[in-house]
Amino acid sequence: MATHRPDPEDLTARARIRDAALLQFGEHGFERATIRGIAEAAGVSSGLVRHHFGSKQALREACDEYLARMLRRINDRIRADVTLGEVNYLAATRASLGPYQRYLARAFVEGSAGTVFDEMVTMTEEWLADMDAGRPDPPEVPRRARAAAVTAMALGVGVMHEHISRGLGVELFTPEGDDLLARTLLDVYSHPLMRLDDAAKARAGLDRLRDASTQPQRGATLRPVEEHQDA
Amino acid sequence: MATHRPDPEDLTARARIRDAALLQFGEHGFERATIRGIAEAAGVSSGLVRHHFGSKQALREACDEYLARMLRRINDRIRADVTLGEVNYLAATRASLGPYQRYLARAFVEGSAGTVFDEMVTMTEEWLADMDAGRPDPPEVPRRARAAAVTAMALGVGVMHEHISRGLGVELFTPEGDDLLARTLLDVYSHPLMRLDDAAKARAGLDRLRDASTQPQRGATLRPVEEHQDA
DNA sequence: GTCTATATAATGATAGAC
DNA sequence: GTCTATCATTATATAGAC
Repeated sequence: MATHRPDPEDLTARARIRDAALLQFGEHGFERATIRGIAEAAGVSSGLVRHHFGSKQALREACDEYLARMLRRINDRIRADVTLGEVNYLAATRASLGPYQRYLARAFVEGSAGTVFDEMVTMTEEWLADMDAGRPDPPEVPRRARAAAVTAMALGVGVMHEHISRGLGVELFTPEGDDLLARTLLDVYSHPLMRLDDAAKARAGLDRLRDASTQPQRGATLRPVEEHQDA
Repeated sequence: MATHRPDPEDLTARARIRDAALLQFGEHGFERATIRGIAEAAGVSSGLVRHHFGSKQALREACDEYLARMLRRINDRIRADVTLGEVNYLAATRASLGPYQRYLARAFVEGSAGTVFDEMVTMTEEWLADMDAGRPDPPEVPRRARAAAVTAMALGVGVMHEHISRGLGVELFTPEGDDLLARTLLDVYSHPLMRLDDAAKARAGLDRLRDASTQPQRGATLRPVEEHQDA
């Protein structure tokens, strides 16, 4: 498996700019990152960025497309590789995305990079299909919907890495941090977070709520437990 | 349970500004939101914003603190209310946070509002303690770490609502969308995402990796499945 | 407490030379 | 393909009147 990633030096200027943009957008966010900063990081002038990509927004879209293509290739690879397939799609994907995780995290939050997200949902769907096979109760919710939720949940961990690091007591994106996180996720993934009967109880509550909302509604909706405070 | 939320009209200018900031930051993000826009939304001048909060950053911090206080009150309330406690902390919290969810989502991603996050982790921890009681295998990972991960996962759903909506086929933050999402989460929470033996297998792999990294390292780390492509 | 007006700095976009 | 120089916009921060 020849994983050959060329030196940054060997990339075309266009590729270097895209790469720098991925990193800068990831580090500072889209708004705060500047074209000048990206140009400097790529070792080119700001004018050249404009020449290649036209506008900041277009540059972002080029980044999205690049990652979408990359992820599709990764997924095909994982699908082909039987030894990986069963264990943990997400972990392998995360590792493959490498330094671009932060870009994706921010992109997802801002609602962009939809293609990448959907590609991940599809992979998760295949994963869930496998789990659904050995399930006693039939799911009452479409698999795609569950896959979307699970994907967002899995990504949430990377998105909020600062806070997770604090919770783990170890900095993420370091060997120790990644190891602890992996073990944590393994434990979390392999155990339910809620008892089946509690879920049923909650579902019954949801049913009552839905029925009530069909009636001549009397404000019987899920009220906040909150009370006002002045700052 | 007297949930009295005063009319926006009744709030002091300072409170109105904070409230508008919460909404604007949530809608457009911290960078893109402008002091002028916030001032306009609050029905005051931009100068008054400065007078009360000093700077944009300080305004953000005031928002964070406000939500932290609010959440602490909510949690105390939930802890006191037995009927809520068992079923679903997160759902109740989400409902209580109401229109500020989007602010929090963005804040978390940018690494701020740490106090709020930590407060949520503590609540999740109590929840996990309850679940751990009826567990066959002892957890090998500190509860706090698992609680942090679970919190991030739960929040991930709200953070990536645009993409989730696409996956569900229904727009979120609408009655139908919220209902479907709630049922989806109930299903996901009440079932493991991974088989215990698969988790054990993966953990064994992690062990090998960790042992290997103690040795005179020969690049035997978790390699990406990726290969270079030029854009 | 509240407003208007201004200073200052940064940025995205653009034009044109090499 | 690549760079330098400049424009136009916009937003924060500030000062000072009422």
